[in-house]
Amino acid sequence: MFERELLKGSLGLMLMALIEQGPMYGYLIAKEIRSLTDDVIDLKEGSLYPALHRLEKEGMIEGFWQRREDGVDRRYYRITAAGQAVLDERRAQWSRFSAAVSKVVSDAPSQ
Amino acid sequence: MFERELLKGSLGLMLMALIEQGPMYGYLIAKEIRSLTDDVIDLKEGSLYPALHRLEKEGMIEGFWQRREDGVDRRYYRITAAGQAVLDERRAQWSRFSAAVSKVVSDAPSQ
DNA sequence: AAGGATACTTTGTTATACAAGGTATAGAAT
DNA sequence: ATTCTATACCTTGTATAACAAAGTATCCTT
Repeated sequence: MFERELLKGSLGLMLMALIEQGPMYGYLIAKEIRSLTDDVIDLKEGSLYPALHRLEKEGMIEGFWQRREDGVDRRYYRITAAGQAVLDERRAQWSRFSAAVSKVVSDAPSQ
Repeated sequence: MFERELLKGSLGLMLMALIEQGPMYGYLIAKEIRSLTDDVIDLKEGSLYPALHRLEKEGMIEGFWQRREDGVDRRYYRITAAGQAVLDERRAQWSRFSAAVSKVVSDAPSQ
């Protein structure tokens, strides 16, 4: 699967970009990404939760448990100051990178 | 390094897109990519040659040796029919994928 | 009673970019 | 003469990260 490899390197960026907009929890993030991308990106749990733990361990986001009325616990995440700085950087990097790939790949051989 | 992970999944696509334009050899491909992307993507030999071998083994490209006047051998690659079909597919996939990431990442929270 | 949605977790597998080493030639600079 | 840079290819070992697959638990619908 090519998509699997394409995702590498951009998943953390997407998670941080969503969390930047306000506290979110994993399951909702996955639904948001599916919805925003019309199912082009369908994040699996085995990718999502380890990625969130990774970002938390790196200090990019911080998590906190919140209990719903029915007693179910959700782990919400918000972005940290350090995470915000890295996010800005990575966002710019993604722009450069995707533009670069598109240029190499684009169908304009001669001229 | 984030770039390392970003590259995963799009390197094969870039190589095939360049080879599509006419027979090319590894060293030239690396120079082309650096030049086209203003050094944003600087392909390492340890990535380049294994990737070419992989594509050849998969039947996407085929290589042939060509000797220069000075006796130096170069391995040129051209795209195969199967490779062309996969390239078209991957090119479309890259468009979908990069647009999807950009949408999730883009700085338009509300509205 | 069974199935699906919600919500989080973990273990093991796989793919691949790259660091670092190697071989070899040619021309320019010191 | 020797060193350095560019050209041109190759290989081994390592690290990373997405994912499959399994698990736990609750709630609601059929």
